[in-house]
Amino acid sequence: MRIATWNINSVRMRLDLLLRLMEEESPDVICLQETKVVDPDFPLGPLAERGYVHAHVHGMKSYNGVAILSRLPFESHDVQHWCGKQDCRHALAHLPGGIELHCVYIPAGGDIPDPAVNEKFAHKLQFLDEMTHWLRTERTPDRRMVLVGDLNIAPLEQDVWSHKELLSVVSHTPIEVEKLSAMQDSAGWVDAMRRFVPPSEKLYTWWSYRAKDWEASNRGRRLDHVWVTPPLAGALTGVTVRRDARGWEPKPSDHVPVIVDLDV
DNA sequence: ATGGTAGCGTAGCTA
Repeated sequence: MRIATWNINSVRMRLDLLLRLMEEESPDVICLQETKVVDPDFPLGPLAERGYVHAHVHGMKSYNGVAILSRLPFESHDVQHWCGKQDCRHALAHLPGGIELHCVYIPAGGDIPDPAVNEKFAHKLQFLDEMTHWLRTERTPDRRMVLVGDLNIAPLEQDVWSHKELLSVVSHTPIEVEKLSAMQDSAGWVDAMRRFVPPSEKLYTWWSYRAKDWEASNRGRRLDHVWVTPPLAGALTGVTVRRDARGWEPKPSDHVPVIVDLDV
């Protein structure tokens, strides 16, 4: 089973690039974040034409939005809400083989890494706490689960272009890394990407739009993740980061697709 | 020293 995850930054703006990803990688399931569209306007037709006839879309006007597109049928699907908001950041689906798939978009958290003065950062930390508590109480590590998405945190030193310079930059602060680690512990999650790329090696999934030349400066961060629970860890056969997609014409997303293969 | 780009939707928010 091949699962892709991508923060597409508007599914309507980048429909052609989504079709390209489908053609080139042929994933069974695609999880999207930042679809930025209400459900009735989601472009389901062209996706169904390519075999992705099962779609679980969960979007809102202008912001956020997640979707699970699949060639495989869902046994069921659902959404989760966090921090008392209905802001379309978490969808899940039950895939064949008893696999529960979570598609997650964690809040970016604004610019100032202080919850006392920045309510967006406070929201991010609370989101992490609530989701961690839910996973710990409602799920157990013996379940077959996959969690993917834009978690907006780069936890390891080699997940950012400069560990030192980013220690006080939202996405790589110690408090965020600590809370992401607690979430990872909540259901025994395994970091699938780092099963195939050693932690000593740089690995990024996002490069800012604001760089003059993203490729030359290469100031990236690993904000997008693939986690699996222990029963699926042995089934992992590979992970692909489509770095080249950062340069896709005519208009790339600032995130690139991550693809995981499972022998199930 | 603090701007730089992108999307939505048509001003300003969010990333």
